[in-house]
Amino acid sequence: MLAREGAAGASVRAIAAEAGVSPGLVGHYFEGVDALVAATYAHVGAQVDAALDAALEGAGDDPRARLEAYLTASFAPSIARGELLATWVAFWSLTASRHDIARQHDEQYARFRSRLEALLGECGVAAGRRRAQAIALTALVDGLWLELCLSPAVLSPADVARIVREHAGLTIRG
Amino acid sequence: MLAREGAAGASVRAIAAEAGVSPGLVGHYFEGVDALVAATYAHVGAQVDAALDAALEGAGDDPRARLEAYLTASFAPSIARGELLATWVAFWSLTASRHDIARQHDEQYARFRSRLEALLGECGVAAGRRRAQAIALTALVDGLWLELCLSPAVLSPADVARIVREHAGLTIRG
DNA sequence: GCACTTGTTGTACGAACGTCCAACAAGACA
DNA sequence: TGTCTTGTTGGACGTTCGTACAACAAGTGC
Repeated sequence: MLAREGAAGASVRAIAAEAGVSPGLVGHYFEGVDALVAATYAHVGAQVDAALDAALEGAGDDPRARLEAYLTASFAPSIARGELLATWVAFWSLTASRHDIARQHDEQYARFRSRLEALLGECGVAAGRRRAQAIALTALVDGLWLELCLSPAVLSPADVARIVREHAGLTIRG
Repeated sequence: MLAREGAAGASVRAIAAEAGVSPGLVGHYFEGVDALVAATYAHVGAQVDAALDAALEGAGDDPRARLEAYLTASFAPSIARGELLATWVAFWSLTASRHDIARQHDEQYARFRSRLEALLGECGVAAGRRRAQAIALTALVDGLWLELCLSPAVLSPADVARIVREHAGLTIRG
């Protein structure tokens, strides 16, 4: 519902109707609609983490290949769906007023950046430079995510993966 | 109101109360709350454009300096305010269901990217490579914007400007 | 002074919201 | 079979939403 109707359309009634249950059932399983939204965020975040881990799992041993696999996994069809990106945007819009959502976001990003720093270390990047590079690559991936979601006509997933791979190379060499 | 309360809190009544006028006046000047939101987007977008143009104006003649000025202007105090970033996130969350907002976003980004391509051309980047590099730098700026807004504790505006400058250099040389 | 446009108010209305709760369905255990 | 827990329903309640509208203030041209 968040993806299809935006944050405004994700009401208890609409969610219950979509799920084929009564509105009251939402209140039975979640302590209010806020808790449902937070749980949804956690669920989607875990799905993304799992997909990125799986990409790393199947990337072999070459450090550079592992880094590229982790970065480009964010643009795999299962992750780069406009549906999922719209969901994240809806979450971002909630961080201003919902501190628990903001905290979940911080944790999600800290996890991604931390992994990235480790992968950069495997690629021989000096310890003192890993953090800044991880921040930059995370921002690049997020920005490309955004443009894929908001302006799909402008660039293709393949373009995006190529750009990320290229910049990862520049970053490591630079 | 979008920045402080999120999209959910920007109701006609709240906006009117904030402005010190009656709720009915909003309907008098705007054809419904949707038109007000679209007008706000246009207003904020124009402010950002003006600030970026001003940065370009005062950057002198050196192509590289002009590029860096344009890119880092997005992180100037007047633009990188958490308030403004939260407003943009609220707009992004509306693009899923509001086609006019989505169109306004496309135009805003096309403008930014087009300027960037011209500046990259001034820096000697080959015509065939400008578009991809402009997309990458736009994504980098957006991603860093996002992190500044959502996790201000993680990185400072100065860090962000340095990262962008560094990547612009890598991009041009690479 | 008087009609007339313009700006603004406050309220009324119907719809949708989140939450709550009495009631019903149905399997579990004695 | 009878009670008890669990799952689920559907509607009631009070609130807030966007919008519409009659009414009031205030300038403007004649």
